[in-house]
Amino acid sequence: MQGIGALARTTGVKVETIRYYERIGLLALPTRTSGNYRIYREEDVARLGFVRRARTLGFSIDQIRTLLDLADQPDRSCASIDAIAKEHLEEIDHKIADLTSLREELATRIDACSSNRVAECRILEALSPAPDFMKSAEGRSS
Amino acid sequence: MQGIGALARTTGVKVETIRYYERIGLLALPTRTSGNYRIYREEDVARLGFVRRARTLGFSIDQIRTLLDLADQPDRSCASIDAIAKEHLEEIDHKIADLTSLREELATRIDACSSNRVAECRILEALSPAPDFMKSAEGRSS
DNA sequence: GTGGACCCTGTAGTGGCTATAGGGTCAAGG
DNA sequence: CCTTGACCCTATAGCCACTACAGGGTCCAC
Repeated sequence: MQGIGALARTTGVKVETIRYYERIGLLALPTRTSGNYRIYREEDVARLGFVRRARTLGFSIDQIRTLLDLADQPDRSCASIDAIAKEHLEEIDHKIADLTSLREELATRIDACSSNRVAECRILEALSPAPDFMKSAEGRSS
Repeated sequence: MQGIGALARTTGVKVETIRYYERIGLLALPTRTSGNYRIYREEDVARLGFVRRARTLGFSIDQIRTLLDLADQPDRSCASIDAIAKEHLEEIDHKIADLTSLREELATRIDACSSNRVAECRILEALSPAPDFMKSAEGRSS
């Protein structure tokens, strides 16, 4: 039995974010005091903790919504949960791969550039479209 | 000399995005035809190509704005450009590290779970706050 | 002169929050 | 009993980097 501020401190989720989660239907509507303050029970603490942890692991709000629905049906097979987690793992692997190749490209450019004048900067060159690109565009222009 | 649609095809940037870039001041205001259509020159093609490439490499709009400003001063040292690129590289390394540790955690959970009932699902357990967390909260509740 | 491809502006929506304005509630201290 | 200040409330707007309308205008070929 605690107010929204205490819940925020307990879970490490900001007050505004808790209200936001409630608004989008991720958290149940809590009971209210006579003065219209929200009051939360341990159940709510656990649920918000779950949401927070899942967000930290990068699950989307929609994925979490589904996970919460599934968690409420303890007798089902957890295959769907497994599927969501695996899907998410693939997304993460994809992102890592993208970032890694991007990193390599950028690192190469930075090594090639060592405090010259802007006019000869290899980084800017790397960002500019290839000369071919422009020449072919010029060639094509009527 | 081409319209916005042609520019979009040439650079692979959507028409709406080009107009957006113009609106936020990333692209110069193009000249217009008598019928108020935008017309672009090779210069504009190159600039948009630069923006697109930088975005693909994950630079923020603000970083690109700065890069474009710097590119317009060919006699300066390219130290600032180097700095932006290095800063961005660090961000990328950070993201890769975060995603990698996250990946490991998730992968462990998935391995531990093999089509049981939801009630025993290791993935859900991993997402739930630790029992300690709840017990201590119960203990403290007055 | 008409059909359809192209273009225009302005506004609202996305996700996942965060921040502000402008108030109300409540318990402790004077 | 009254004030102070911490806490809470709603509603709305802003962030990033777009994307997607709605509701029109332009242009060119047939």
